[in-house]
Amino acid sequence: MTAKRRILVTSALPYANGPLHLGHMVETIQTDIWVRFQKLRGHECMYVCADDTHGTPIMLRAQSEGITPEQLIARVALEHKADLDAFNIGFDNYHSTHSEENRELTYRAYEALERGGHIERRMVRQAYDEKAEMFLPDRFVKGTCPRCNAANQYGDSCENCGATYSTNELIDPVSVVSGSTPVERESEHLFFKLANFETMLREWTHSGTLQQAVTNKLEEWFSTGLKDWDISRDAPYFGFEIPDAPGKYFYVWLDAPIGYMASFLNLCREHGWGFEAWWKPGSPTELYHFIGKDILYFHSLFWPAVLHGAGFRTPNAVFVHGFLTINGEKMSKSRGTFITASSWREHLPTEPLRYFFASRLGSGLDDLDLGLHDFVTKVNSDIVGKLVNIASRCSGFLARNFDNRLAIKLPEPDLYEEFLHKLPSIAESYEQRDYAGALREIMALADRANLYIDQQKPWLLAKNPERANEVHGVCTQAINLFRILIMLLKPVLPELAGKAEVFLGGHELAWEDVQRPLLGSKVNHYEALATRIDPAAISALIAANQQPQIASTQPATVNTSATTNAIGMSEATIDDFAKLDLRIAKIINAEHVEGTDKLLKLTVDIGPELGTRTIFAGIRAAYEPHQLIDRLTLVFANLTPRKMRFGLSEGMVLAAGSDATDGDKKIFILSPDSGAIAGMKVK
RNA sequence: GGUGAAGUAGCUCAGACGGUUAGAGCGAAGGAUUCAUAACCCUUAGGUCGGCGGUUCGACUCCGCCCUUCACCA
Repeated sequence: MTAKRRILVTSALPYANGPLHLGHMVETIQTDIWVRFQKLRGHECMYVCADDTHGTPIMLRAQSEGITPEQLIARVALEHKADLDAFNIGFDNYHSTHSEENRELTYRAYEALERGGHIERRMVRQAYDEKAEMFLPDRFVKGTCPRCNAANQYGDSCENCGATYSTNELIDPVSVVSGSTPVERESEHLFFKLANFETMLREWTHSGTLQQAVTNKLEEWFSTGLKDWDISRDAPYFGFEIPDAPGKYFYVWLDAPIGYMASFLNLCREHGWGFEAWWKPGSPTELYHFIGKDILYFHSLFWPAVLHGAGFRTPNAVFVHGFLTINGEKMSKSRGTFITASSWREHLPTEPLRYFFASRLGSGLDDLDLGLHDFVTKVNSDIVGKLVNIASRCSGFLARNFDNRLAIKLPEPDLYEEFLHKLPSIAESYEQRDYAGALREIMALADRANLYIDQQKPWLLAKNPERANEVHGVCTQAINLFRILIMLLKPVLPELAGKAEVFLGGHELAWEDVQRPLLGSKVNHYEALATRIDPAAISALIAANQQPQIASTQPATVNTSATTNAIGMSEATIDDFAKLDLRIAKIINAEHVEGTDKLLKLTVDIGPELGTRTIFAGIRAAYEPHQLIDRLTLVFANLTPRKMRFGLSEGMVLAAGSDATDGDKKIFILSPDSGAIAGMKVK
């Protein structure tokens, strides 16, 4: 065990003018996994975050809702916190930038910067909305691009041609706030002289563990020269008023990162911990910020410079990740892939998403794609099919034959050792934020454990009472391998791991605990640790996030790719329908199937052309065999036959049913009107 | 436009400090099995490693150019 580290970690502060979406969750999940990993290894690791609450957008949003900014951010904070909790983001503290701690630290930093000669005042000309009586940020002026004449472009740059310009160059500018034409006004602003810190920043850039791509980007910025940064805004503005400049407020991006410190200060005060020791220059504690690549400039230049200039320590590193795409494309409201965190948790469990993101996250800045189809197969296969399966397939033997007690020694200690030998490299992958690599190794071990069980065949051994010891040994071995896997996956799957710990006897697993196997003790009654994801839930999720398309003036074009209707189901053409061979069928026999309480085995007659078929139908909960015999119904006859453990199912009986999950399933098989006979085609 | 990143099996990605038959997972196909949540296990997949040149005894791996995609531009 290495020396105990003291680590402070943050993820970017979510902006308080709207709900969290899955892009936010990539970041908090990435951060949370890293933090949980550090804690699992026994380090002192604090994870703090906060809502970012200041700025013009929040002020205007509150105005439009007819509430105060304070009311708006209080409500959003509750929403954010509920989402973050649902995804098991284990903050040590979640605070707000609109807090006394933040005001205190922002003033302290500002005063230090001013004393150090890093603040300069000068007049700027800026767009002013006379109707709304406010200065307008660039994003709140729209007009025609002076370069390419594209209409409806923002005041700072053109999305069409990529040109950047200043707001007064815009043709026919309009204030987004009031619709009036902005005028130019002069105002005194405060500037942070970033260039004063070039030497320090260059040193910082090369001192730590910045990702290569980040270093490249910084070099680019250095080479074009560091510009002063306007840190003030005129009233009206929601934020902190500048102490020696009445009517001026700190720009939200000054006090936002200080919000990291404020959240930690809030935590320290609650617990009576020393704040300064973590933030003084040269502190032996470690500081890391997880951010998206869109805010790299703020975190890698302004922020270290502000910290340094204000007499605080600088971060050890910023860890930058890419963006989230869904089904290979940018998140889109019209496609239903702008998925909010809250709608995800309404439709789907959150841990599988943690797992999926982890399986795709490396240490680089690459974008990460959430392919929803991949998500379902990956998660079902890895978590249920592989991981949980190990415990599931052994627990029965332990319960039936050994009173849930584990054997007192492992039959294959070498295999156990083999697992332990993998721990250091898995730890290194986690440490480097290469979760995809870590999970690859962990899942390879899960395969190894399943293979072991398969080779030992406890189900065969169990038939011979004299070989009970061997069965016991195999299960004990497998459960112990499972225990290692659970420990390794705790950072990613805290909830599943918690349930597994209960099954294993109730002790919380730390990294070192698996050095010794669990022997001779009792395990608890096994309960399903995870359930498969139903692809239908994905469709429902997409539908729920779909915003109505603006009616198109173009007639709908014929399109071979799947389209989606209002409730999120794929549309199908008449040609698609023609692929289905639907037939009237007569049920000539129905019987229970040994070993299942879901299925009935049906023999159906679908006419002279196709003859009789065997179909297994999951309708036992609703029908007794005698109720079905001699009935007519509808059968999907050219469904690909499916091999089941009870035999081959050669079709599907059509039935209507609710998706009730309370076990009381209502199922109704379909019947034709009288006159129809077996074999008729449905069209 | 500038800059950066990336283009490897159907999909998502590893890897390759230049050197025998380029890997994994998922999907798909075949087989075995029946302990396990219609779960598991085994085998198979023949991809000119974006294109064209160059360096080299030898390049997917180095260099140049081109194409495509994505991102950033305070």
